[in-house]
Amino acid sequence: MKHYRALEFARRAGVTVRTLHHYDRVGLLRPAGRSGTGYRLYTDRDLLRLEQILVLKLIGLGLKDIRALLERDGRTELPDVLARQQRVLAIKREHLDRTLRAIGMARSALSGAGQPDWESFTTLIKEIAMQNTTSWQEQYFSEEAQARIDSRAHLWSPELQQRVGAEWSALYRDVEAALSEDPAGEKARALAVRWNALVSEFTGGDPGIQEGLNRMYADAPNWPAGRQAWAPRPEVQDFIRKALAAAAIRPGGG
Amino acid sequence: MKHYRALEFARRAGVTVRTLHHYDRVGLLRPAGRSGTGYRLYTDRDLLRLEQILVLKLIGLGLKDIRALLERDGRTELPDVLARQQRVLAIKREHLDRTLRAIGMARSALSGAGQPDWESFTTLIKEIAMQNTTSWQEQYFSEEAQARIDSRAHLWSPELQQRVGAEWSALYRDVEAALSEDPAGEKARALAVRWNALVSEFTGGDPGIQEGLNRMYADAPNWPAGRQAWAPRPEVQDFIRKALAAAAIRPGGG
DNA sequence: TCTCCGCTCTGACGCAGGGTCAGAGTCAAG
DNA sequence: CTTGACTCTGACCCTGCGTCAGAGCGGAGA
Repeated sequence: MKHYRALEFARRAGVTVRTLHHYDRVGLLRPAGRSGTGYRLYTDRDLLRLEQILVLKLIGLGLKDIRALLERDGRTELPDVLARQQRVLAIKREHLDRTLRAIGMARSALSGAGQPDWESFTTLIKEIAMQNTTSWQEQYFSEEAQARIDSRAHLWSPELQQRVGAEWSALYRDVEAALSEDPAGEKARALAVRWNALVSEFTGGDPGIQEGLNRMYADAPNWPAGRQAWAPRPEVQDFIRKALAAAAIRPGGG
Repeated sequence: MKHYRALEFARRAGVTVRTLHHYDRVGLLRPAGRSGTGYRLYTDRDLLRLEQILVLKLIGLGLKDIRALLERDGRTELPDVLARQQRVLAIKREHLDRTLRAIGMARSALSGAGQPDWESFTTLIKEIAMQNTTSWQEQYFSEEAQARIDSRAHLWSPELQQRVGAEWSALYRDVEAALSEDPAGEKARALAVRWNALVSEFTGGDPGIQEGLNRMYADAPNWPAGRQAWAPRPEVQDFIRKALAAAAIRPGGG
């Protein structure tokens, strides 16, 4: 049986020598033997065991649990262990998802409002990250529409989210600046077209989603505190509704 | 200005007194003052700051970074910070997703194969969790089909995944046991119906996805090593194809 | 006034999973 | 024999607190 010394063995397994020391110390992986001068000597069987360890670590188990599992050669327990880890990780992912959505919304809100103020930022993040993110808006959408929104969710990469958020901010600013213009004029028409394009980015052209959006934005004054940063000013909403009507485009929320 | 002592202040913010001590020590949140006898005295301004701290911690920043950010009153840096955190968290979520998928597949594989052996388990998890999970199967599906698969991905909760995996295992066993029967017989028809139901669970009835599945399972011998545990035995595939044909159901992969 | 309970302080150790020295010994090639 | 690449052990460091331990305060009841 060929023996490997620490560095070679570590490189084979893709870990550091320090890791081997650590695993030895905690009794997770003791080398097959020692040389006369105290050098650790590993074999291929050790490599197999180390690979098992690393895989179990990969799926999020702690070293202690791994040790216990391997010591009992826990092949029969493996299914249960996997089930538990799956639940644990699923919960983690939900947290992560919420946090990511919160950051996305915060970025959009920030990119619009020149100097960000901490207060609205904290309330926004807290509201979104702590609790149910999407549930409050479910009241506005039919079940099928909500399902179609969910199925489009994976399309919203952080980059796209950011780009669209920035475009919304720019559009809001431009509309603000055009409030004194004629809602049926040429400038207003251009704004309405941009508006409609951005709305379509979210609806994907789905009329059910569009309808829900309309309901939702009509109810903007009643949104939870954390979302008020997203509510467009009534003047803006009025203007764009008129502009959309004049341009013969069905109105979209915003 | 009203003053709070440690416990009351901590309760207001939803943290422990120890946390306050810690934040004081690392210079993240020093109380507005001290009583004559050394008691920490916090004010409402401290509460605001603590809320900012907690929100920044929520999105994954370290205490050191938070301190630096708040010390410079980094309102202007906030957008950059958020962008960075978003990327960091997005990467984390990808890891998590891969790991969850890997666990799901491992559970299914395990629930079929009586005594699990470590070797196929480790190769499976490594293959899936370390690298591109879905890319190898993209070759079998058209772009639209792949897009529809992605859009159905959110439907696959861990629970559903597990249930369907278990049903597949049971079905495989039953088919194995029925290999000597007539593929056109009544028993075979029942199996074909079950098979088709499970396939539909994945395809959602989409013929494009179905077509890709057929291509994919026809190529099973060429799947990467980590997926071989998923390949049905040729006899099983043969039997079920005949049974599906006899039952006048279009064949589904598996 | 004494006592008692509940609060507060500081200091110190522990946790997971190693990273990163420091100081000393070993191995093999030139 | 030297030199450079490894190896060993022991020890401290990191994060973000939890968890004592020992000692001091503050206010209410007896």
